[in-house]
Amino acid sequence: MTVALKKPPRSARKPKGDGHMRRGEILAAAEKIFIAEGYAGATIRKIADAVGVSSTALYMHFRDKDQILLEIGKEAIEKLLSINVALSQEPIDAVEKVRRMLDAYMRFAFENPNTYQLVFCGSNEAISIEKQQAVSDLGDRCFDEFSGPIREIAAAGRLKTGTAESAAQVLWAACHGIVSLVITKPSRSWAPAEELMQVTLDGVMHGLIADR
Amino acid sequence: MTVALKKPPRSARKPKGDGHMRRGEILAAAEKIFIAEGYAGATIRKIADAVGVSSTALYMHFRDKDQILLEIGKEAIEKLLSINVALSQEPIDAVEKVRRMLDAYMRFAFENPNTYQLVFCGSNEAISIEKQQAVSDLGDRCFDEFSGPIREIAAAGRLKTGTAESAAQVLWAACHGIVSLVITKPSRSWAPAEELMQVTLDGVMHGLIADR
DNA sequence: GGGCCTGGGTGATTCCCGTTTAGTGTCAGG
DNA sequence: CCTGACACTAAACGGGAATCACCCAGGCCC
Repeated sequence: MTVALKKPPRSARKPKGDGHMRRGEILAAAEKIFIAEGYAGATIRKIADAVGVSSTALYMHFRDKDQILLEIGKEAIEKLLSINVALSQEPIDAVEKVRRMLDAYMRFAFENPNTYQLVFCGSNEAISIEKQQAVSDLGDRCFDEFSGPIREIAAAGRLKTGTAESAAQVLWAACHGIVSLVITKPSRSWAPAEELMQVTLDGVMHGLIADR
Repeated sequence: MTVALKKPPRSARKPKGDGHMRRGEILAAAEKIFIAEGYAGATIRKIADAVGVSSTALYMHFRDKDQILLEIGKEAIEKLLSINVALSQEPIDAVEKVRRMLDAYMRFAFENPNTYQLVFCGSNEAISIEKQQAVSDLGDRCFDEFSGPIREIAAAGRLKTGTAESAAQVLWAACHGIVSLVITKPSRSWAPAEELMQVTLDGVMHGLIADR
């Protein structure tokens, strides 16, 4: 009474997947779904179906759902970090560095809205602080890279208000504010994104940093 | 808890019955739980238990969970709106109005973090745009109240950059940025909230609005 | 009074979700 | 030829939101 092939709809199931290969497949599928449908839309079952394995199989490679999606976030932040590292090594004025970093940050957010939300908007409320550690650490390094030039500017006495610490946080927050609002409230009528970025950048830079 | 809230059949004839009472009870219980445990923590079952009623009963008074919580958000925004209305009628400089509105906004956020997140952080991404309409409309009126003074400032030619529309959005966003980051990422080491508010306000006001 | 509608309320049920358990088949190596 | 690790699976669990098919008390109108 062997039950032969009772599940035809499992299309082209991959019989073998050795080790880290499968892990990559899962991440790729998860990313695609997550980008298209957001955190809640990217369910374990959907991801598993896309890969062509059972939902249980995902737990071979990841501790839980959050870890899968945070891994995606991690990779995204790594891109951001590399941009910041590259910029911080260019031979340009610290103020210009700051401006370009913030500009890159906002563009990144607009280009990867779901990923941005996952990492920076506490979007899902349920991911414990512990689980976020890896991503959080990367975020810190990102922020460190950014606050380097700010400290330079502060040391040069060109900060109009606040300390290097608070100024860096406020600059970052202003950019986060505009992108997060536009991303999470797309139904509101916003000025064009380019204009919003420009005004944010101009306003906040001139407001916090003295012209030479 | 004994069933003490039984209604004696007084009130000969009420067109809508005592539906208001239950509705109010539900909202009160929901708000308490929601403030303490956030969106995910405030489950239908918990709210129903707190009221002393079956979970199904909540659907007599509200279409779904989101509507309950958005109702809470609505009440919160109404407070914010009344602050803005009051400020906009005071006989003070438009710039001062803007400053005080933003200050009140940030303080409101810090004092009601869960409510703020619910309404302004798209925190759960699952609430459809339609459902948010009521809250969204209130938010719009709030924003209108805020952009009145901004338009005055723009008309007086005191806007350093952007239009009245984009400047208002950017000012709002800067304040949203700092409070939303501090609220949703409490594990990061932040400068004191007072300092962050001060620096944000100073920076963004000086950056966008010309001194007289 | 007797029928009848109405509206708040209920327990059981449905459908997903993330996650766990108990296994199955395969294969490398001693 | 056994053994154990490995990649994987079906089935189930517990808990969410939401719906279903009912109850039952009261007001209304002959």
